[in-house]
Amino acid sequence: MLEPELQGRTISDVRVFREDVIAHPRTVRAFIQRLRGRRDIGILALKRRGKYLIIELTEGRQLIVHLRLSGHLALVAKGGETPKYERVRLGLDDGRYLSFVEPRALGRVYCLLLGEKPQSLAGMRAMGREPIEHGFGGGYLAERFRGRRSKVKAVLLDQRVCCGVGNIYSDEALFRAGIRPTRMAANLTRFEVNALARELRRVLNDGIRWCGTTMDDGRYRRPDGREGSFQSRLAVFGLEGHGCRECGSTIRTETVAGRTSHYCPHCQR
DNA sequence: CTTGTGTCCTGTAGGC
DNA sequence: TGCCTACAGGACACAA
Repeated sequence: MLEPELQGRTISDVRVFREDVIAHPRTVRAFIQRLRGRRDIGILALKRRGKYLIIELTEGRQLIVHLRLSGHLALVAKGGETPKYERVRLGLDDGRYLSFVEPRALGRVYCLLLGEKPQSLAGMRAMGREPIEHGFGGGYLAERFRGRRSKVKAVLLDQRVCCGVGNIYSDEALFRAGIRPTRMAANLTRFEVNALARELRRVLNDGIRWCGTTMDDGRYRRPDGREGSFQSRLAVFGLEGHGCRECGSTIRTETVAGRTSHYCPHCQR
């Protein structure tokens, strides 16, 4: 849990090692100024919206982090080893620092002033419902699927439909719901949509319970450096050529919406 | 409006 | 052994 570690701390130092991960404001100088004002900026709380992590700061400011595919946050002890691929560092008043580690440098960091709504975060404001929030269900999903002319996998990856679901969790939810990723979203029965809504919720809750997915080639880490453990509970993702754990059929892949999609040809129809 | 495609980035894996 | 290419992933700009 990162929040109890950060809550009540103030920011004593900001370093940017890679300029292009700062998405807002436009310059690194302005970004640092927002976090190192005349008075020390304090950390109030941590929140999440879809795939964005929101660090609530004093003076109504927000530090927003998107890890994209290979990023993670590391909380480094005083005198601890500097992480490889460190892009941004937030020094804390207790001598520790929060490090934004992102090997592929695709992740982004934003610092917003009170009430600011930059164009570069339009995607965040247009986000759909959270599958794990109260009120998300087959009714909502069916409404969002209506009139869509895309495959269900493509629609699930659209953050405006439901947020926080990426390639791994969409494949896993589709497997659990028994639906092939190539099915047209608008052609799913209400029974199937209900099952999909339920399994999206379950998969995300399981992902949270098992602290995320650290793949062999991936670098995702928890803030204390430990790996997630959901990868050992995956049913189809990354398992092309393996036997399905339910029926033994060989797991297949197919490119849908530009993404490799994994499915069991027997369990999913 | 919707939908599909290319781009960003870099470590890793696989081919020759 | 070493070079080269393809690939992975999420968001977004852009084209159709």
